[in-house]
Amino acid sequence: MVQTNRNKKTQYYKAHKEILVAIDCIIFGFSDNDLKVLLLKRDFEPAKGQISLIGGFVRQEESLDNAAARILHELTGLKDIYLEQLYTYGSIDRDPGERVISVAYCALLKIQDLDHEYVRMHSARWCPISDCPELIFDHETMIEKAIRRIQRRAKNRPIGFELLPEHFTIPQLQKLYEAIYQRKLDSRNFRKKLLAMNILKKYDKKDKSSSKKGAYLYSFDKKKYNKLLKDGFHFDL
Amino acid sequence: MVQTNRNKKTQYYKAHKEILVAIDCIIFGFSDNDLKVLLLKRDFEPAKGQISLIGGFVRQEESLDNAAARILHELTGLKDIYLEQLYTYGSIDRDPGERVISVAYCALLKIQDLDHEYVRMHSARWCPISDCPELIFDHETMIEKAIRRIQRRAKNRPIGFELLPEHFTIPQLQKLYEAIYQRKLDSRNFRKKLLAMNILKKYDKKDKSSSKKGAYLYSFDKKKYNKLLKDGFHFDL
DNA sequence: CCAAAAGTGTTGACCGTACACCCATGA
DNA sequence: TCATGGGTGTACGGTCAACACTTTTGG
Repeated sequence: MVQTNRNKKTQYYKAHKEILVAIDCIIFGFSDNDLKVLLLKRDFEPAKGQISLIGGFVRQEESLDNAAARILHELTGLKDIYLEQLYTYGSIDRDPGERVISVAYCALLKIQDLDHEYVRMHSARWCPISDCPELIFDHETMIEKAIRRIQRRAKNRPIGFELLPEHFTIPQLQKLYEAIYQRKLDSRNFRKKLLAMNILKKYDKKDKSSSKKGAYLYSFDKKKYNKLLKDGFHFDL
Repeated sequence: MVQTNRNKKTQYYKAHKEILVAIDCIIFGFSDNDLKVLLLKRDFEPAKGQISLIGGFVRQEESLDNAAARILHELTGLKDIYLEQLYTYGSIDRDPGERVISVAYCALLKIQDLDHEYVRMHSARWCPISDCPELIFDHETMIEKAIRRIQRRAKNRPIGFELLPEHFTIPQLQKLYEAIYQRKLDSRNFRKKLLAMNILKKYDKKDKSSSKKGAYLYSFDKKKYNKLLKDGFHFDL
């Protein structure tokens, strides 16, 4: 193993210039039958007062993944959030302040896990993906790419479980997929395919918040799910 | 539009530290019925003499995409190569020389377009993906991810056309897909699905380099292909 | 009693896969 | 003439998509 020492720079690469590296997080949540992203009002220059994604700069002593988790934690107070690197944006002029490259991450979280006051304190708010305001720099491009990513993700892993509460109903999950794909799904086919995967635990309790009849609650059986993941599976709709 | 000035730094972000940003290119080619990557022997410290991907540092005045194209061009002499950003690697200790984050790109090129002497001059060589030597840092991880990426890519676009000469035979194309997926394919089914896409132009000439009977040459019909791309398509095998 | 959402099966079309033989030719 | 790779068609099974009615119950 080569001996590394993070506090003392070597001279190997001294001919090369360093660049500012930022993180931007596209944070998705699901509420009111809509897929939403968390946006905030920038409180520093440049572009102060405009709307942007949650972001920050990468520090010397942290990996990209850790930086993303830290930034997410600073804003939401949450840890252990599903976080996935999306793409790195590196046009010269993307940030008018200075040359900054930005590594975009996307995150999925359960809106109800969030302390709403805490979020509002940071002047953040949830925006439906179909109705986003104008954003700074290339942040709209990032969101578009993130949406395409989770659409693909939704086929390979039941991402619904990251976005819904632990106990959820099948109609709720369907609404989520409809929000992700932005189209209506047939409830009979959806149910059939979902249950065929055999990764749900059914409960006797019903959730009556959205209908008089009430819908059965389910949760996600992690054991069965992990087994299925290894074998590889698709959940096409 | 915000006025930008790349030569004068603003003070907005002065509290933040800059980081070295590198590019590494996973360059794929196809020859002798095998998918190959272009590797070279590092001629600078650290890890001098060891085998690595083609890489370099991003300069202040170039975008990431341009940096990748430049680095590819410096080594191969080729321009306008299919190049796609793969992933950004940002562990603190990934490079023992210093803290460097690396944006990996993958490229597809026709081996026969390359000047072999030029490549050898840079002490580069093509390695079959099934038989790579040990590589520095996280470069093996990068290659693994790149392979998964082109396996997926191969389903959404006929990437064969980037890797094969302009005129090619169907058995050649099949060999390529077999190399990408690392498994045998049924020639009848392959042919059927391929021709069903209706994106090939057939020629009367035959290529007799690999059989006595000879195989018909085809080329790729860009018009039909672009039309198909818009509608979206899958080429599952 | 009625509005509103939950729950339930069947069928036809299409697609993917498996599979075997003849052809053309250079050596 | 024979060895080698090129070229061709069919049948089966599984999966996806389309489709409509009954159930429950709060208001």
